[in-house]
Order: sequence, then C-alpha cells, then structure tokens
Amino acid sequence: MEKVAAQCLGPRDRIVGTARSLFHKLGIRGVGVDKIAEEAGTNKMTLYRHFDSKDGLIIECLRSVAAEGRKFCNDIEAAHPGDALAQLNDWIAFAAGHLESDCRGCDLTNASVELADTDHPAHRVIEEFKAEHRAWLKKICEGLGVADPEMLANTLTTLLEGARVARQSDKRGGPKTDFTAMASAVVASYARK
Amino acid sequence: MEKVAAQCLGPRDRIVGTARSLFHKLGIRGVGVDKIAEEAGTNKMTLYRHFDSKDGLIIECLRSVAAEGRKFCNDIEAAHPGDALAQLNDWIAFAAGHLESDCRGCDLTNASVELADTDHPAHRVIEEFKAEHRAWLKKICEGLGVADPEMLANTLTTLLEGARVARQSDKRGGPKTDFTAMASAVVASYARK
DNA sequence: TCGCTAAGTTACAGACCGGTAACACTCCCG
DNA sequence: CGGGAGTGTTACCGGTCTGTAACTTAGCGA
Repeated sequence: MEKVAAQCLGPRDRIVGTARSLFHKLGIRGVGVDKIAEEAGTNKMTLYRHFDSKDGLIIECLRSVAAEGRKFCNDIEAAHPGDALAQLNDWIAFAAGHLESDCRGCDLTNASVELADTDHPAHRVIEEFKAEHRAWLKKICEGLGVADPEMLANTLTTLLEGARVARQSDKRGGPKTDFTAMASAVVASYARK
Repeated sequence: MEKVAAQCLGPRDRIVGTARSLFHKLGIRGVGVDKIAEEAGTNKMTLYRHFDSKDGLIIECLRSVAAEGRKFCNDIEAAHPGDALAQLNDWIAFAAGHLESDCRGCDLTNASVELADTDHPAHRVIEEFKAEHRAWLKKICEGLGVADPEMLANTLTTLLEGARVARQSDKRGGPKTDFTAMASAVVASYARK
C-alpha cells in the first residue's frame, strides 16, 4: 500500500512521522502499532526493532513535537532580535495560524489527557516542554516592560491552551479568529497599566 | 467486592455514577464495561440491559455531567438575582474551587479529546453544553455593562478551559491559584474601558 | 401461593491489541 | 564474490475488549 510517506527516509523516521500523524488524527489509544507500521510502509517487526514498546514510540513522538515547538520559538526570536513586542506578535500570529489550520489541538496536551496514568513517562516530556514554553514566553513579556510579566505570560499560554482544546468542542468559527482578538486585548490591558 | 457505591440506588444509577467516576480517573478508553459493572456492585449483563452499548453509557454520563453544570449555573443565578458582578465572581470562585480540588479537568473536554472521531454522538452533547455555557456567561457579562461582553465571556471561558486542561500537564502549584488572579485581571481590564 | 419482572451468574464469541519467534530476502561494504 | 546488518513476511501467543446467550435467583404484587 505505502499510503503517503514513501519518502526517501529510513524506516525509523517514517514510523515516527506516520505515528505522529495517526496519533494526532485518531488519538494515541485509537491506533495500534500494526496500523502505524503498515501506514509507514513497513511492518510491525521493524517497528519493534527501533522502539522497545509502543510507549517508547509515543515518547519519541512527543519529543519530536516538543522539538518542533522549540524550533518555532527560536525562529521567532531570531526573526526579531531584541524586539520583544514583535516577537510576541509573531507568537500570537503563529498560534492563531495553528488554530486555523488544525482542529485537533496540541498533541502534547491531548496526550496528557489520553494517558490518564500520571506515572506514564510521557508526562515528564509534556510537563518539561510546557514549563519551558511558559518560561520562554515570560522572558519575552519581561522585555515588554509591563507590570506583571509572569501573569501576562501565564494568561496568554492558558488562553492558547484553552483555545486549542476548545476548538475540538466548538463547531462555530469562533476560537480561531477570536484568539488574536482576545490575546491582543489582554496584552493591551497589561501594557496600559 | 462492592467497592464504594453500595448506596440505596437502583443498578442503573449506580452504573452511571461509577462510570462517571472511572471515566474521570482513568479516561473513557482506559476502562472497560466489565470493570464499571463490577465496581458498581453489579455485572455486565445488567449494564447491557440498561444501556444499548458502551457508547450509550458514555453519552448518558456526559449528559449527567452537563446537567450538573447547568445546575451550578442556576444556583449561581438564584443566589444573586440581578447582581451580575456577584454572579460572575461566584462563577470565578466556583471555577477556582474546581481547579483546586481536581486535577483531571473537565469530563466533557476530556471526552472530546479522547473520542477523536468527530461523528461520535458524544460530540453533540459536548458541543451543545459548551455553547450553552458560553451563552450563559455572555448574558452575565452583558449585565456588567462592559464594552464587549461577548469577547469577555469568550476570554473567560477559554481561560477556564485552558486552566483545567493545563492542570494535567503542569505540576507546579500554578493554575489553581493563578486562575482567580488572571480572570479577575481580565474582568477589571474590561470594566475599565 | 402463583407468576411476572428485574437482576445475578457463567460461559462464550469475535475482534483487536501489544509483543515475539523463526525465517527469507536484499543490499552494501570489504 | 562473500558475508553480515537491516529489513520484510508470516504466524503465533496471551490478554483484553465489547457484546450476547442461556440459565438461575430474588423480590413483589395480585
């Protein structure tokens, strides 16, 4: 069959890419390793030669998602060196773009909901990235010179988290376009203080 | 065994109560009908006499959660008739209380994440309640006389949605206590306009 | 006491899942 | 040309899941 990803990548990368896509669409518990392997143009044995278990594949996928998130942050920072306001606006625009193009939310957040067991190693990866991202946004907010940069950063991340998860249970056009307005209003209110 | 709910209720109510509790703790896909029946002090056959399928039980549980949410709204409204600000403060306090006492978030939101298939009938129940709740909060915000009551209501619901889902991937003390501060700041900034 | 209904019990079917064993193949490097 | 690592293929194991069948028991009203 070799559905889509018949790219010139090794089996391992194809498996991670396919798994990420399927986990995103169907949920982690909604797809089996057999389907992942087949969709990646390989088979289950090869999958288990690269990953010790499904859980191992899951955390590899989440790490990959986190790495992408870090890259976005770095790109934003590199695009407007020293200009905190431009960086924040880019962050808002990037988030809004995500909301527009995709209605299944954040893979890390979804995983934390699906993997209810707190002891699951995936939670470490998720918590680490979320904390890192909050700290990064806080640093940017500090560059704005507002009164309470930490609370502004927390408000913005919470707002984004809510918008992304709400998009899955909100069938009006709402959250995607609303986010920019809500976030901008929050930023403006903090800047005014 | 008859774990906990050996109350004087019919099997049906015990099943719904137990299912809600287990779905909440372990996730919908993380618990089987057999475990639900056993924990409810009955058995699988009786469960299937009252519900046509696990999906049927799921939507019954979600309806029950939604009904509880409506009751909270009604209680808030009844406690401060005509006083929109007091109602809003109650809503914030109630939400903060929820964040403090529970770290597994909103059952409806979690279900919308777990049941990735958009055609699943549960999504109808979830979307309906979320829309209703947004409209209810919007009505209250209109009573405040602020400039843009709808955007304030959307900001607050999105903030709560984010705080509840973030609580599952945020192991610092954060979201619970932060929510009151963030929400109050948002309300204040809208009132000031 | 009779008889009906709701509930409990046991067993099972069929599907899917994660994970493994054994073996055949291909392709690249020396 | 030879050999070994990486990959593909098939079959299987044990467990769990939803859902059903057939039968027994308990309670309650007439």
